[in-house]
Amino acid sequence: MVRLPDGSVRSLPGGSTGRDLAESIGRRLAKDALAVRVDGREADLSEALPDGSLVEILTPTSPAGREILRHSTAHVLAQAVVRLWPGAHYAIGPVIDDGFYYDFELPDGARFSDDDLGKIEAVMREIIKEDQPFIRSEHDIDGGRALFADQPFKLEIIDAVCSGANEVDAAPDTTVVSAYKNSEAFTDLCRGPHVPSTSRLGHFKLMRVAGAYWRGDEKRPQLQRIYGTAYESKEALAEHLFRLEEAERRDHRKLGTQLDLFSFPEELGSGLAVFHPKGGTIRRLMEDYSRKRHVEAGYEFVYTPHVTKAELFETSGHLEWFADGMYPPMELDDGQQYYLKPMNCPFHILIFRSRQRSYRELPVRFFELGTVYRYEKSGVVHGLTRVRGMTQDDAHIFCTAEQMESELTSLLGFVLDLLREFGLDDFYLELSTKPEAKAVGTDEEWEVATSTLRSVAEAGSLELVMDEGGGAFYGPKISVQARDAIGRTHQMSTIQLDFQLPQRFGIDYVGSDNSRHRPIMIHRALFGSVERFMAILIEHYAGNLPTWLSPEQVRIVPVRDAHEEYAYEVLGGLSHDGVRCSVDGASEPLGARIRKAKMEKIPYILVVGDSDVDARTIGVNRRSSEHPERDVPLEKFRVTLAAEIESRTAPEGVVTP
RNA sequence: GCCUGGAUAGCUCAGUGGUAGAGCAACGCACUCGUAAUGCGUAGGUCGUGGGUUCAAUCCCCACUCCAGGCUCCA
Repeated sequence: MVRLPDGSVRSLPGGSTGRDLAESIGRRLAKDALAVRVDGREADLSEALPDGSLVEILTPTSPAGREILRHSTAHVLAQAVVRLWPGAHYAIGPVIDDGFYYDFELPDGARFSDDDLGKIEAVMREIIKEDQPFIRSEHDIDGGRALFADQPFKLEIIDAVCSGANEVDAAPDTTVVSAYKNSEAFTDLCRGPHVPSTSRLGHFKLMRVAGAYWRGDEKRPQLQRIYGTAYESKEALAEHLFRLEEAERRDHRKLGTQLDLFSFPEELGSGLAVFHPKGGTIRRLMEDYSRKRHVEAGYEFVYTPHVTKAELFETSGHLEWFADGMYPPMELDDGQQYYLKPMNCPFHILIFRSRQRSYRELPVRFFELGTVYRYEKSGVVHGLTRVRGMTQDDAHIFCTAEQMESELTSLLGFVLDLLREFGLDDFYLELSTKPEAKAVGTDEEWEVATSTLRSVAEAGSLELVMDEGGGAFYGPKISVQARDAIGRTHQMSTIQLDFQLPQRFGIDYVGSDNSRHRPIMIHRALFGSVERFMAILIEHYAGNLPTWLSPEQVRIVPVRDAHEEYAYEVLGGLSHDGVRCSVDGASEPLGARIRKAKMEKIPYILVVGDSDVDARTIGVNRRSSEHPERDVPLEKFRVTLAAEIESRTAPEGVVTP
């Protein structure tokens, strides 16, 4: 007798399996069933069900069912590789978001190339056609070792299981390991469960080949990883591939070229961007608005140089921890070492320390759009999101211990508010705690800092997730994570508490008790870097920036030469209002000029012809619309456009993308 | 930094051991057209850089630069 999730109870003969249960419920379910969940534990359909257990039948459309499909497909991938490269070692093949991967080491140092993916897929389809069963077996540790005697990575996993470390893809207890046999040629160490046979699979695609260190450790051998994805149906797979294409269409690097926003001249070096006039306009608007809001929020603006003597970063500790990530020093003036600055904080501390501070002036808030240079490893630079030269909208707040909590609270509000103004509105918070490997300060200081951040984070209504060990070396941080229009999350603003740098630099203020106290420092970047934030906005809006951020807001298109004079009159009025606009004269057919403006993603195209000249009207073609509006009074358009710019919305409305 | 690919006209891409081609863009001329591509013509490339092999290299080999996707990293 077993219980079902809907509360009903079913009687089955003793020793009945999940498959028997599914068949007893219905043919359709028996056909769809992949595995079962017995009292919360996933198991094969062939496993006998204990009397009285709660049994849920897993089908391909459930998240758990998809994972089983993907995991089983990963086994098929491994078998295909072994078939093509006899003697290949296979390591681990877990399920990941949207797919799976499997890591291999090929015999004789062979490497996969992209062309191999097609060949491997073909063999995988053969294996699926062969309708191979997944046959589970359980072994004691020695038995397991014997079974995988020629698979060094599997042996290592068994050893890890033995020693109690619960490794990826390993069985959860320490005395028994399980394996799944597909054919005489292929057995894999695996916890399971799996689909009953390979014929249940088929809607998959191998995506790419990549190198990956064994167990993610740079010092261990690098294996060859094949990424793939699998779905329950052709349609679901196609939909996934379409989503990937959508992300590609939004790629800021592609749009950056198409819309003439920025480029990365090879002459400058990796990760160093130049902003073209249109990209420069977007950037200026972002920065100007940020400045305006910072003035309102009580920040004072400071400026600091791009190079400095080594001493500053010795004091701050950056050279000790991050020398690898800094550009190498320049030797000047009799051996004096100068570094390009990787951080703004030590400079702001010097400004704080430049004179004696009183408790009356705290909190002090210094803001700088500070350009920093970081020597990112060559493999990590990526468009505008990971560069070697970037501008942080950086601020450092110096306050008393008593002010800390309220300052953090208002800061978090400020940050979220500003992000919303830029059109991001789906957030959650992440609290990053002390990194075990590299950290300064006492446990007690970390504890106080972390619990303060936690209480601030929990005071709001946003979801809070923990990121253990993810803090900076000098203190814990809250980061704001934003979901974009296609559901991806980006780490946006970070707010870091720091008890260390004030100590290292020995800064203090005079308190009401006439004695010296050490201020607490809050580091905070809101955009993170202007470059990266711009990239995220471009992708969030798919290039269709809200009107206030669009480099060109209005394109005026006269139908014939005869309407050009009126077109320039319209231009004059809009320019007077501060609108960024231009006229595209009648040297090409109207349709071609409309198309050109649409491709440039300009929010408004105004077409002016005979009737408009007479009536002082315009034809309004909104960016997102297929249907232009005729005979709109010019003055009316000016008013609504001004309102739209003022409210930082888009022709598409408030919720833009 | 490591692995796998890649770099040909402004952009997207084809191509070959005998010094290169398309579409779009640009420019010129004609067209004056009320909402997503008018026609004709012209110009444009040391085939990423530097070495090597060869009678001959854009093509084969080596190194470097830059790009892409991963791994590692991200103050």
